[in-house]
Amino acid sequence: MGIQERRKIEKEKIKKEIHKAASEIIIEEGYSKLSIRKIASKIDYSPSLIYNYYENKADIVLSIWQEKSSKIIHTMSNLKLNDSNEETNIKNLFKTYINLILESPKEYRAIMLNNIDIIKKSNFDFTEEEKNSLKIKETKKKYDKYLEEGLLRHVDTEKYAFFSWISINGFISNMVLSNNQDKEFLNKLIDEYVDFMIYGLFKNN
Amino acid sequence: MGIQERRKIEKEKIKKEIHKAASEIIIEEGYSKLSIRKIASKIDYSPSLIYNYYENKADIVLSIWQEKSSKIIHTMSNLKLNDSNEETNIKNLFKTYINLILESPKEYRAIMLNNIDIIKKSNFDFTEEEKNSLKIKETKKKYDKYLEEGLLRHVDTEKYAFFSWISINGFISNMVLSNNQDKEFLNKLIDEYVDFMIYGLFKNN
Amino acid sequence: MGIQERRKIEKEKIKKEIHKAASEIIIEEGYSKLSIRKIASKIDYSPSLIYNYYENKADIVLSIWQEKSSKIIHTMSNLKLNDSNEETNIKNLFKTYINLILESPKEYRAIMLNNIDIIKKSNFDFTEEEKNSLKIKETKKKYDKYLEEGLLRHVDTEKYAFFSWISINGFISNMVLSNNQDKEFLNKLIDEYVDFMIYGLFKNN
Amino acid sequence: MGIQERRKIEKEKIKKEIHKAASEIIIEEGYSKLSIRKIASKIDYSPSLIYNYYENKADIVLSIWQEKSSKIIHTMSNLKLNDSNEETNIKNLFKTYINLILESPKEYRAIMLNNIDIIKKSNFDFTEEEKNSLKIKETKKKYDKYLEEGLLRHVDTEKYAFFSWISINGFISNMVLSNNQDKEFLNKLIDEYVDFMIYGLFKNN
DNA sequence: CATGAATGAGGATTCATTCAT
DNA sequence: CATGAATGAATCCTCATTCAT
Repeated sequence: MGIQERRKIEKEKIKKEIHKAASEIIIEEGYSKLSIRKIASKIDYSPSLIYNYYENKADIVLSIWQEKSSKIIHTMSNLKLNDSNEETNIKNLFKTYINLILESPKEYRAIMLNNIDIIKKSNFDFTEEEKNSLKIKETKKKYDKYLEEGLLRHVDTEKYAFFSWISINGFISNMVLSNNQDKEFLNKLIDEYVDFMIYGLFKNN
Repeated sequence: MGIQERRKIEKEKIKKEIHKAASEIIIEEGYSKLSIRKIASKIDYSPSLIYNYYENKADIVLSIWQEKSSKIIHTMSNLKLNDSNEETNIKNLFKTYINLILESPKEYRAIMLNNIDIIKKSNFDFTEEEKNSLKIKETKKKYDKYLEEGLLRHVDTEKYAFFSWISINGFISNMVLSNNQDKEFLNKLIDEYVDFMIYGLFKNN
Repeated sequence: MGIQERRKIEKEKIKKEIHKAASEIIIEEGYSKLSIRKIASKIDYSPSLIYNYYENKADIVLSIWQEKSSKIIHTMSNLKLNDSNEETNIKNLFKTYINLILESPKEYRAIMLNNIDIIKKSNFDFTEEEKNSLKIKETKKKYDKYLEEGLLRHVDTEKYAFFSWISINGFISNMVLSNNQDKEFLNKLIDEYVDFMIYGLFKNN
Repeated sequence: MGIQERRKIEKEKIKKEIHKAASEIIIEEGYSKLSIRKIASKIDYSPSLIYNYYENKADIVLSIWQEKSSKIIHTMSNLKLNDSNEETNIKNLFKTYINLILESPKEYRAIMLNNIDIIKKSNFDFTEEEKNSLKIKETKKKYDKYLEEGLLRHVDTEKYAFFSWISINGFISNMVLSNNQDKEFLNKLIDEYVDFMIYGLFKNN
């Protein structure tokens, strides 16, 4: 390992420390309390050091959001839905997503609530790109397949995929903001909500 | 018109200017960017003037929210649902609410996204009180009635009322954020969304 | 009574209201909390009214101080010291003064502590004029008389008059700042202090 | 001298500049006029700089007082009173204290007159804790010893220790406020005052 | 690479005061 | 006579950021 490589690794390490500290502050105290000073003091470096690793504060927040997003994208992309019952499969898809977000509700909430300019384009907030977002397209494909297989009552699959997701977002928003800590109750609620949302779609109900 | 009356009107006028300026800042830049200085500079007065009209910053924000919510409350309270088909009635209830909010989507968006402490008590945000909110209770009552009348499939009416509203909020959030201006398209989407959401509930579908 | 006279009386009345309100605020909340607005709201007039009766804030404070001073001067001037024992007489002189000040310790304290420019010249704080102040001269006269009468051990009466008063002031300062509310204890302490201070002066001790 | 050391010295220098500027403002204009802006403008730096050296305004004031009081405490603690005449010893104790304070009368005056919350705990102001202060206790001990040795007329030693110090404070206050610059005259006055105060206490007078 | 020094802009309030009405 | 409107200066403090070292 050359010296340059070692330096790169070292650099990456500090970058991650900054990232982590910032993330923790957001979770624990909220985005509005995030400050460069606070990050610096948390990692025991001077505030100015941070500017060697990130352009500015927004850059840090963006990186937090991107990490979050990419994890969600990755998990969702690699999700295996193998149940023989397709209704179960699609419900699991939604539940997986909901659970992913609710793993770190405070972070999501903090970012969601702060209208941060730099994050607006992301795939996971409810912006105008929503309709064209990957997750909607994927869901539409599934609905199309179910339709073909005669499982679904006749609907506009694209629209219903879209509706499904924005409803899910409504549920998530509410859960995130209500800050309910009771895991068991929450899981039951998730199940019931997905049932509620999907009920009318499948023929055999 | 006496001098006192004229003064009162003048006072009201400036109060409204402040209100409007603050509202615009919230809409355009987000709540976190709202400052007394900014309001003052927008209305071309000194910052201290504002304190002649409002107690403090919170007071301004509260007044914005109250204006908004009182209109919604009033309209919803006086809503007449006379259709012979109860499914239509409940759909109209949701549609009315959606339309009310989408009248000033940016304002709603700004306030919705900011979870402002002072506004927490209100009946129309989606905080933890959501489940106990007036509109959910009212909807539960309707669902109960439909259930009695044999119109509804057997569900937990309270839970479904709650789910209905958080789904609606998901839809509204998306509409608000997507900023779609095409009224006709929007109305069709609203119809379809409410159909989607309500479909599974009623027996005869 | 002419209209002008009535006006004058009315004017005087409001002036006194302002004076009283200001005094109360100083006593209850301290000089640093005194503000024109607070005075105005206490007397249920607008702040600007006050400027019809007093030049400015300093003017009000000055008038409070002057009232206090003139009362002290008046009482001290008219004090009758008739006891057959001259030591008792001089002690009563000191005690009267101490009690006068301690009647409104908070007011005294507030003014004493605030280094108010306008009051600096007064006869009753411990400024450079102290040595030439009326009360010292009077006390010297008494000491001279006692000396003549053979009651006093041989001292520089002027200096001892001066010393007496600055000691008294030390005592008062301490009492005022210590804010002791126990009247009985306080009276005993005053007695004892004056004893302590005077003890060495008189021959027969 | 390493770079770190030089930096430290530089830092200390500015800290002292701030300290000094604040002290001067307090002396010249009074504590109530002390402001961060004023300090900053006096040392030709921006107000925010000050927060790199002191936590806040209170921190500055505290440091001024601590510097002052620690010197006094140190000198008084190490004072050797070896005279064969105990009356002389106790007089010297008082005189030393008086002289220490009168070394920087304006600063003492400013602080003394302002009863600053942050300073309340100190041993050298004349607040309610006065009676329990170290110097009073020490003086009581001395008086007790003199009493045992048959030097003192019979008195309540605690009370007289207390009275002694508040009288001394009265004297100091007066000297400080009168701003007399004539050292020789002042020294004579100090002698005479302590004589005056102590005279009645000792038996052989 | 890391940092300490420094700043300027901005945050909410408070207040005495003036002035036209 | 009384006041409401308006202001400008002041308060402490926080922060992101730059720059020389």
